Amino acid sequence: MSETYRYPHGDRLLVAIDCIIFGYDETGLKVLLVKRHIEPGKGQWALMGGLLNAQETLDEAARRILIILTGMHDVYLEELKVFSEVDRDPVERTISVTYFALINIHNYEHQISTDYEARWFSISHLPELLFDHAHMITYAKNKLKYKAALHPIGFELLPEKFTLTQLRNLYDSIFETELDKGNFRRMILASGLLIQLWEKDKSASKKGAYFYQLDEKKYKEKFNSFLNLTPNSKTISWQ
Amino acid sequence: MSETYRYPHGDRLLVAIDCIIFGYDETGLKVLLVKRHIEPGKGQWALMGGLLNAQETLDEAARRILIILTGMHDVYLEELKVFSEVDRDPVERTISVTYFALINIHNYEHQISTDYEARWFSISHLPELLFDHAHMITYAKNKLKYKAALHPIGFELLPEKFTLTQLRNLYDSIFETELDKGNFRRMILASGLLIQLWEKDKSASKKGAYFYQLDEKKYKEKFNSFLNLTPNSKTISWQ
DNA sequence: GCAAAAGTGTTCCGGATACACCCATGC
DNA sequence: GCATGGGTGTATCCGGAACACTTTTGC
Repeated sequence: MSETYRYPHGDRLLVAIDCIIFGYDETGLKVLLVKRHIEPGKGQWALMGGLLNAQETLDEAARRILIILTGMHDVYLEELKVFSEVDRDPVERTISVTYFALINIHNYEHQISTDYEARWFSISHLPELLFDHAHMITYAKNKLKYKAALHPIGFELLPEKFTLTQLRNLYDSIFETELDKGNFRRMILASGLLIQLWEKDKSASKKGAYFYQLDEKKYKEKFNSFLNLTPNSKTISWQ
Repeated sequence: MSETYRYPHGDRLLVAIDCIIFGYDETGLKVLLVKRHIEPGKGQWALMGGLLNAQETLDEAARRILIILTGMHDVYLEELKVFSEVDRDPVERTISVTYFALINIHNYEHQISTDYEARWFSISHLPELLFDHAHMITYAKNKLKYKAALHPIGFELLPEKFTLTQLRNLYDSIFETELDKGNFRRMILASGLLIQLWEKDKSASKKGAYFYQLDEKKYKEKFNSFLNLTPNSKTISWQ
């Protein structure tokens, strides 16, 4: 309900979007951060963000911001939470709507825009961050863990073709566990989400491991149902 | 990241909060709506809402709004989603941060404030609603279903003392199923969340059914873990 | 042949499900 | 005694979990 209402003179309220962009490679989960070139907080590492424009929705704004930094269009993007502590931005009252994004790190090309100095950081070795951005990342990491336990979200972080060992390593990173090889294999194949290719990855072993890819149809069908995608889901918790 | 930025002259951006307030009685799930006394949309039913004040967080604003309408303080409240379609409010650009609240309908007292004309509506027979409020309710209903399947959230809708049949009926309403009496009983007792009282409810049967209450300690401990709280959770989906 | 990763088999156990059955009581 | 909801028992089935085993191939 919008009532007639004005913020006190001088109390502008800004609405920002910040994106927690996750990527994954053999060495683990990563977050993409940018170096801030303006005050306040100049020189600090921060999440990529921007302000909401008058003629766009928040989803559109988040996508716009993501494209500016990565040039990537078909990216998994989901609203996370609004951060609205009164003093979170020391200069102006700004609330920030956070989104988390999952991208295939290998499709990411550096220097899409020279306006931003961007770098991938391992999730376990983050630098000091702007404002409440560290909280945002922690929150996003938990949400990823939670959601990945129930929905086939992990694939968004991998290339088109991947081996089951790569997939399992990814899940190990997300859940911070060591999943059983055989059980993981059976579980994930039983889900019916994967199509086996007749091509092998020989880089990691002599025998070679078959590549798999997502069955897009099944993926869309099953995305919103509960899928028990991890053992000991009982131990996963939220917030 | 806040950059130096101004909305075009005349393009004020307002931040509103709208609360989807759920209640439950023997006849099913209910939502609390208020009749709007101001334009735009005067005379229409709407979610209870308000604007974000300069010196409060969104959580605080949501709680403030809930207290204005219901007078209730200890209420389950959770951020749901931000609605930001450009034209959702025909007069001013307003984004709305929605919260869903679960209250014990029997503690709700009418006429806390005579400023609002409030009424409970059955979730399945809603009137025409302001702006995008119908979408908000649909979204909230799904979220409730989703969350209640995994976390012991349902109790928030019941009185302190309740029988297992009452609890089962509540879950039947939420999930739109008919749960098996015996299995539900075992499942819910096995969760360890309930304490049996030595008092019986004789209103529904001659034999009488024991009242139970939440074990607050266990409840807090287990709230964030995955608890399979419903059969056929496989069939629950999201969005 | 051996190491190393891929992939398979097998056993065990507990929980979900279906459904039949007793229990207590007011009329 | 009988109808009504409360509450218990139990056989079955399936999937998770642990872990041992076989396969393939480069060196």
